Amino acid sequence: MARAATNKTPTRIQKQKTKAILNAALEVFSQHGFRGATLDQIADAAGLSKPNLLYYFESKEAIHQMLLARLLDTWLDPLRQLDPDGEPLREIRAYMLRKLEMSRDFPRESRLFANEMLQGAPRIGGEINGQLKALVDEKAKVIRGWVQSGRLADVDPYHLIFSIWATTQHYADFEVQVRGILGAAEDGHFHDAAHFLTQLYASGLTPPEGRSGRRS
Amino acid sequence: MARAATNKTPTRIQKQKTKAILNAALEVFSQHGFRGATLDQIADAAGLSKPNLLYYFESKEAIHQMLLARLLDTWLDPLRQLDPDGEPLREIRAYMLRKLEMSRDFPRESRLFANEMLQGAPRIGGEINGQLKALVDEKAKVIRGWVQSGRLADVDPYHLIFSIWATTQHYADFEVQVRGILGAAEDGHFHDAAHFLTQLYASGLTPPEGRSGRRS
DNA sequence: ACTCGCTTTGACCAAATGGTAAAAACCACG
DNA sequence: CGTGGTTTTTACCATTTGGTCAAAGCGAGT
Repeated sequence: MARAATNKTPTRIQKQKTKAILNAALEVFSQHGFRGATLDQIADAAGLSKPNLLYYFESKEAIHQMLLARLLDTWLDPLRQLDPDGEPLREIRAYMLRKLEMSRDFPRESRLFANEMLQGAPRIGGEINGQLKALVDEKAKVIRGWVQSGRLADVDPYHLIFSIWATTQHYADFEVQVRGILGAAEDGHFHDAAHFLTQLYASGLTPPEGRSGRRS
Repeated sequence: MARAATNKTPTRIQKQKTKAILNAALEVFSQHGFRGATLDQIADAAGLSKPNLLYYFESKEAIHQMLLARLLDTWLDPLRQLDPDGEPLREIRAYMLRKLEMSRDFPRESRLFANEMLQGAPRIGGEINGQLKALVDEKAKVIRGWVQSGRLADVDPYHLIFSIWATTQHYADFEVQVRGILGAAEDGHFHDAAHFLTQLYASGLTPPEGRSGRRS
């Protein structure tokens, strides 16, 4: 057969190599953006020759698209887990902490996403107005419900979500700056960040006493 | 003379053209990053030919560096204005709002900076550990002083500053995403953002009643 | 009108880059 | 061991890109 992608049952080698390629590509794309990354860089990082790389993927675009497609799913997962039946403050705090963990554990994914956004989302724009918007709309409604039932301070759900994205992803996307200022070589600052953000949102989202919230 | 840059008293034309070039370069660099931007794009956007562009600037690097150099100054200005003798809550809120205004009025500058950070700050790293760190350290001390005198809730000054950067710059750097989700064609969401953030920080930073803070 | 220096252009280059073709090497399996 | 598909390499190619050079154009002051 002509292309590896055409095959229906991928060989052990195919799985292994495509994985290595995607990992290498993630490294390179997340640092240099799509146009800034070169196939040679990716091939190098994956331990392959450029033509060999192109045996597994049709084009540079194809690699990038596969990365983005895989990313969006895992990226939205923390928000999906926000439970409408949970305790509002706890749910939002848990969501924020999950996102913070993702910034710590998957900084390259965060930067890949950030790069795409910075460039105006030319190859993921559709998904933004699609599933992402749908999910955010859904969860925003949930949050608005909490606000209306008095179990959460009166905040704009959308801007609340934005602020959670911003504050947590900042530690991945601006890692150099954070490290430069804190002088931290290790990931210790994530602990402090969690503490700060927990505190900020706790006081910012606690509803004023005595509305319609009842306690156990 | 060989290069325009060598001159001591720049011609009216030189001023005008370099300005046009920097503006065009800001547009292109902020969207595609350093490697992703091409001289042709910049020359096009500036209404010049590529060789003509290179008559005013030695190289692509030179343009980029000039942009970054100019940027850092204006970028740090809002933080410089944070007054140690002012009222803590008001000062921090004012700082946050100034940063938010900058995201609204200078989104390209914000994205240029973000791009540089994402790439690991290869050509501005020195300044990060230099004047930026120095200024942040200074203002962090001020904030810590406010905390210790009980006029501010007990928060980590560094992470507070990070959160302000993150939440405000988010509206410039992730503009596509924000617009996509809010469906906003205009800048109206900045007003809502200001409201939300003001509220968040107001409640998050107000010290608990009755410590050592005295009121007028 | 005529300089002289500033500005602009057109032709060009070497290196890098995304991608291809075909042959060679490899590998599992009957 | 041989054979058929899979994988890898070697040699290319066209285009793009950052940058150069010398010649031509232009404009203010004499």
